Amino acid sequence: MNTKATLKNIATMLGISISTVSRALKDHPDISLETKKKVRELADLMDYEPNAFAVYLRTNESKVLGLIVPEISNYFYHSFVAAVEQEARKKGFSLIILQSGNDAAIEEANLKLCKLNRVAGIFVALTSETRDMATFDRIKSSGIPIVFFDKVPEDSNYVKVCLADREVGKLAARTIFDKKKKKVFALFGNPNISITRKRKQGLVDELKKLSPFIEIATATANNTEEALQATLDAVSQKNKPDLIFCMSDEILTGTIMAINKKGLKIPKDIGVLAVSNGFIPKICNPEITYIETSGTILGKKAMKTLMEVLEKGITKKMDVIESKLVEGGSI
Amino acid sequence: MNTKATLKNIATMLGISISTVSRALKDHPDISLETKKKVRELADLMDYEPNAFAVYLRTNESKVLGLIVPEISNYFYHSFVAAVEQEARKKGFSLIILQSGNDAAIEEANLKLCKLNRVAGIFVALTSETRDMATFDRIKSSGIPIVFFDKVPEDSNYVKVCLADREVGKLAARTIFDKKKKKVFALFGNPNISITRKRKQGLVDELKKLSPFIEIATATANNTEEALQATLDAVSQKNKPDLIFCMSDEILTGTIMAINKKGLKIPKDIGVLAVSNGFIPKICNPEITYIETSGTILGKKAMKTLMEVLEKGITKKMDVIESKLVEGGSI
DNA sequence: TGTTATATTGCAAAGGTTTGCGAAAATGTT
DNA sequence: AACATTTTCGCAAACCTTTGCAATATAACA
Repeated sequence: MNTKATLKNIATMLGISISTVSRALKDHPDISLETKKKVRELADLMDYEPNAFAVYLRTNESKVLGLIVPEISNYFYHSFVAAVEQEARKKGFSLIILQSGNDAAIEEANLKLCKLNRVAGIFVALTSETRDMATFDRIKSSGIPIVFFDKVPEDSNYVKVCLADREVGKLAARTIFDKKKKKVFALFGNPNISITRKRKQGLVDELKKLSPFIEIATATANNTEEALQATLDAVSQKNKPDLIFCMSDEILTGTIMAINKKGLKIPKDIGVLAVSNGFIPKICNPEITYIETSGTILGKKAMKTLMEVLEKGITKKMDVIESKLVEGGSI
Repeated sequence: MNTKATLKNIATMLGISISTVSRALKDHPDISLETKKKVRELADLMDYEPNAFAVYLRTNESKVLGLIVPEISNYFYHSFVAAVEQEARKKGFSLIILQSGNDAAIEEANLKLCKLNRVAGIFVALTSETRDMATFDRIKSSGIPIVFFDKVPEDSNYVKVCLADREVGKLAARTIFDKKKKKVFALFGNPNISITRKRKQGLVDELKKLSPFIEIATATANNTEEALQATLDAVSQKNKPDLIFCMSDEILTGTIMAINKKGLKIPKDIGVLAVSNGFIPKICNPEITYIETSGTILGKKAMKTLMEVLEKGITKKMDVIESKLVEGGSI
C-alpha cells in the first residue's frame, strides 16, 4: 500500500524530524544542503503536496476566494468570472463560485458558505432583492474583505468597483442627440438596483439638457421575456419610437427578438442603442451600436482592488471604469 | 473583544467538555436534552460555524468540488457550470471553478490545485490539446473521482457524461436529407477531440447512407474567427453550398457574422443548421434550426453521476443524453 | 583543552474537530 | 442496601502543518 505523502511519513522514512522536513521543503537556511536534497527527492518521489487544510488551520490564511453573483449564465457576469478566475490563479488563489439566483435568502446562505470555507475575500454582485446589508456587515467585521462589483450597495461604506453608470447614461443621451433621434423608448432593468437608477438618471437628465424636443418614454423589463413584450408593445403603437435604448444585454436580446418578430428593419424602421459587452451586438446584422461594458476589465480591476484591500486593509473605496461607444450600424 | 466561536470556547464558557459540545451540536443521543439546549443556545448566540478545515482534517471528507473547463465564457459551458453549481449547493457542496484555456499545462496545474484543495470530486472537460492522461490517472488513483463531460477521453476507462454525439451527427444528416439539401458545407471544431470526430462521422456516414447525391464538404474552424473566414470562403465560390452545418455555437456565431457580412438571406440564399444550446439560434431572424445540446441537462446529469461515483465507487461508466431537433426557419 | 560561536536539527505546542472508550452519575432491580 | 443498568459526560488521541525555542554537533579560536 502507498504511504500517504505527509511530512510525518517523509520524516519517518528518512529518520529525521517533521520540522526538519517542513523547513527543508521551504528552503529554510537552517537546514543543510545535504538534508534538503534528500528531503526534496523523496518528497518529489512521493508527490508530496502540503495539506491545504492543515496549513490553513495553522496559519489562518486561506488561498481561496469567494464569488457571489446572481447568475453565471449572464452575458456580463461570465466574462467577469472568467477574468477574476484568471487573475486569481496568477496570484495563487482558487475561486469558489456561488449563484444567488436573485434570491436574497440564497445570497445569505452563500455568504455563510464563504465564511464556512474561510475564504480570504469575497466578490459580490448584489441581488436586486437585497435590502438588508447586515449579513455583509457581519462578514466584513469578522475580517473577510468584500469587494462589490456591478450591482453594488449605494452607501459609500463599502469597497466597490463598477462602471461609471451615470456617464453611461449621459453617453447614450449624447449619442441619441447626435444621431438626431426624436422619440426614444428606453428599457431598463430592475429599478431597485443602483445601476438602473443611475443609468436612467444619466440618460434622462442629459437628454433634457441637450434638447427639449426629444421625447422619451421609459419602461422596466426584469428579463429577456419582459423586454420582448415591452418592445412589442412599443413598436405596435401608431406613433412608434425611432430609437430603442436597451440598458443591458438581457434586455437587448428581448428587443432584438421582438424586432425580428415584427419584421422591422434596423436601422431603417427603428434604431437600437444598447449597453453591452459587445457579443450580441456583433452577431446582429447590422451590428448594434453599443456602449461597452467589459466584464473582463471590471474583473481584473476587482481582483486588483481585492489584493489592495487584503494588503492595506482599506474598508471603503470606489473604483469606476469608463466606458466607450462602439459604433455599429443600428442607428 | 469577541471570543472566537469554537467548540473549545463554548465548552469553557459552559464549564463542560469539548466533546460534549461537539456531540450536543450534532444531536447525539448520549447528550441530555438539557445540555443540548444550553449548548445550542450559546452556539447560536455566538454564531458558531464548525471550522471546515478542522473538520476536513479530522474526517478527510471535504465538501468542495472542482470543475475544470477550457473556458467559462463559452456558450455551452457556462450553462453547464450554472447547473452544476445549483445542484451542488442543494447537496451541500461548493464548487471551485478553474479554466484551463485550452492549455494542457494549465489544465495540469488546475488538477494539482484541486488535489491541493482536497476536493471531493472533479468535473473535467478536456482541452483539445490534452494528450497525456497520466495526471488524471494519478488523481484518480489517489482517490478523487473524476467525471468527464462534453470533451471526454475516448478510452472507456473513465466516468463520463456526454451527448450522443454520433446521433447528433446522424440527426443532422436526416434533417438535411428531409429538407432536400444537395450541397452541404460542414464546419467542425478541433479534430483532436472526440466529439468532433463523432459528430463528423455521424453526419458524413449517415448522409452517404441516405443519398449518394448529396455533396458534402467539411472544414475545420477552431474558433469564431476561423469559422467566419471559412464561411466567407465557402459562400464566395461560384457554386456555393445550399446549407451550412455548424458543429457548435462558437462556429455558428462566426458563420452568422459571415452571412450577415455578405448580405445573404437565410434561408433563401443559404440554409443553416447548427448544434447549439439554443440561445444564439433564438436571437436570429429567422431563428436558426438547431440540434439542442443543453448544458443544464448535462450539468444535472454530471452531478448525479458524481454522487453515484462517490457513493458506490464506480470507476468506469458512460452516460449519454439524447438531443432533439428544434426547428427554426433557417432551412 | 576549554571556551565560544555557528550550523543543524528536534521538541512540543497550537490550530479546531471528531470519536472510541472509559468514568461517573442516575436510575432501576431484587 | 447491594448490585446491575442505563444515561450522561470527559479524556485523549488523531488529522497535518508551522514555528519559537532548546538542544546537539561541528567548527573556530585562544
